[in-house]
Amino acid sequence: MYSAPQTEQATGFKTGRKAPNRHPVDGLDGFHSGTVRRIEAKEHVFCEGDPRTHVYRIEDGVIALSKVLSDGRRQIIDFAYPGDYIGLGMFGDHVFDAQATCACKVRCLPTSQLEHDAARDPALAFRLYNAVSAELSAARRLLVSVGQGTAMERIASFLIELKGRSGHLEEDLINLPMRRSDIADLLGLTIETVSRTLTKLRMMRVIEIQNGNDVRILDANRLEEIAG
Amino acid sequence: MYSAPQTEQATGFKTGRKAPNRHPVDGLDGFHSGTVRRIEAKEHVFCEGDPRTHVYRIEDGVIALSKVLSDGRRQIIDFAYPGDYIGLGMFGDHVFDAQATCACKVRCLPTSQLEHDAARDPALAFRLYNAVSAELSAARRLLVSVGQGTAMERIASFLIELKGRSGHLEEDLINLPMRRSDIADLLGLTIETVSRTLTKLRMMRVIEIQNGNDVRILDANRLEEIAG
DNA sequence: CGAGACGTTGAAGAAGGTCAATGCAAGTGG
DNA sequence: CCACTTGCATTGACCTTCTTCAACGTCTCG
Repeated sequence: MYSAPQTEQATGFKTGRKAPNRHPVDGLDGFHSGTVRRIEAKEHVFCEGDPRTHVYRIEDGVIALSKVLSDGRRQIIDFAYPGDYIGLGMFGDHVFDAQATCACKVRCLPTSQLEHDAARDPALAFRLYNAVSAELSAARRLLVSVGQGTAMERIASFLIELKGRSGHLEEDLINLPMRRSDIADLLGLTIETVSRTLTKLRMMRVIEIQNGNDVRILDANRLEEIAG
Repeated sequence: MYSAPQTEQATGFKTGRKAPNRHPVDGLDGFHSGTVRRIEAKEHVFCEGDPRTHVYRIEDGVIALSKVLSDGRRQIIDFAYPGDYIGLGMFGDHVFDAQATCACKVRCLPTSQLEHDAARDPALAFRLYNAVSAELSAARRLLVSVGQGTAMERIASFLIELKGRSGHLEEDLINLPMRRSDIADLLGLTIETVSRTLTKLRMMRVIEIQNGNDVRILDANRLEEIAG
C-alpha cells in the first residue's frame, strides 16, 4: 500500500497546462530535488491513518483525494491534476485517502524537510499559504455545487471546472480520466444519476461523448448557464 | 453595508474556548493592534465583490460565510466563532459574503499590512498557513457531511461540530446562535427539514431543546453513532 | 394591539436513489 | 481463436427522502 518511493526521471511533466481556477505554486522550493514515484491506476498514494511522511506534487495523471465512511460511502474531496500538490495543510496522520484514478507519476518531498524549510524561508511559507488557499477555494466551490445544485447543475459545473484544469489537447474537448463512480462520489450523486445526466446533456446537444471518456462541449454558453 | 471600522476596546474576548477540530492561530502578529468593529445581527462584514481590505478576527458572536447564487439559493461555507479568522486565503476581491448571525465584535487588520509582514516573517507566514489549513479541514468535513449524509446525519454531525466549537457554559449544552435558515443553508437542506429532524432527535430523546436555540445533548454516544 | 420574523407541522409532489437487466470492451485461460 | 469472466456504463421501473406549498403558532417590537 505504501511502497518506498523509487527514484526515476520525470518524463511526463506537462508545463503548458491552463488552470484559471487554481493558483498552483510554481516551483515550490525543494520540489525539483524530490524523487518521482510511479503509481498504478487504483493504487493508493496514502490512506487515511497513514503517517504523513511526504507532500506530493502530481507530475502526470490524476489523484483522487477521498474520505471513505464506515459503511462504504465515499466522498471525493478533490481531484489533483498535474501541477497540484497533495498532502499539504494537514496535521498528524492523513485524514483522507489518496488514490490514483489512472496511471500517475508523483514527485515526493519529505514533510519534515518542507516544514523545516518553511519555518526559515518566508517566501516558501507564503507559497505554501497560497497553495493551501487555492485548495480551500476549490473545496468551497465544490461545497456550493454539492450543497445547492441539482444533479444537472453539479455535472455542468464539474465539466466547467475540469475544462479549466485538465491538460486538454483541443479547446472544448475534455478528457475524463476517472470512472463514473469517481464523478458520482465527488458530486454526491450515484453513478446512475451521473450517467443519466450526461445522457440528458447529450440529448440537449450541449455535449458529445467520444469513446466514453472524452467529452466535447458543443454549447459552452448553455453549459455555463446550466451550471448557474 | 461596509461602515468604517470604529475603534473600541475588545471586552468580550473569550479565552477559555475549546476547539478540538480547529487549530486557531493564537496571537497572529499584529492582531492585538487592530481596531475592533461592532457588527449588528444580520449586518454584513463584507460582501461578494467587495475589495479585500481587511482580515478579521472574531472576538465575539458568530459570522456566517456564504455564497449567494443568482436565484437566491445560499450556501453557508462556514461559521466563524470567536478566535477564528475570516478573509484569509483569498485573492483579489471577496468571493463570499460574511454576515453576522447575531451581534458580533471583530478585530480588523489591513490585508496589505498582513501580507507585507508575512512576506518577511516566516513564523507569521507559517501561522497563516496553519490557519488556512484549519479552514480547509473544516470545509472538507462539511463537504463529506453534505455530500454523503442524510438529513439526520448532517444535523447530528453539525451538532457535534458545534459542540467542539461554541463557547458553551455547560458541557453538552450547545447554543445555536443562528436561525434555522442558516443551519439549512449550511447543510444543504430546507428549514423545514432542519426543524423536522431536530424534532425527531427530540422524540428519540437524543437531544432536548430549551428556549428554541439551546440544545442539550442527552445521549452523546447515540448522537455520534447517528453522525456516522 | 398588529405586523413581521421565525419556527413547527402536515400533505402532496419531485428529484434522485435503489434494484435489476442489459450492453460492451478488455482481459484471461483453455 | 473462442468462450468466459470481469469491470464499467447505460437504461428502466419502482421507491424513499427531501422539498414544496400551505397553514398555524409564538415571540418581539414598533
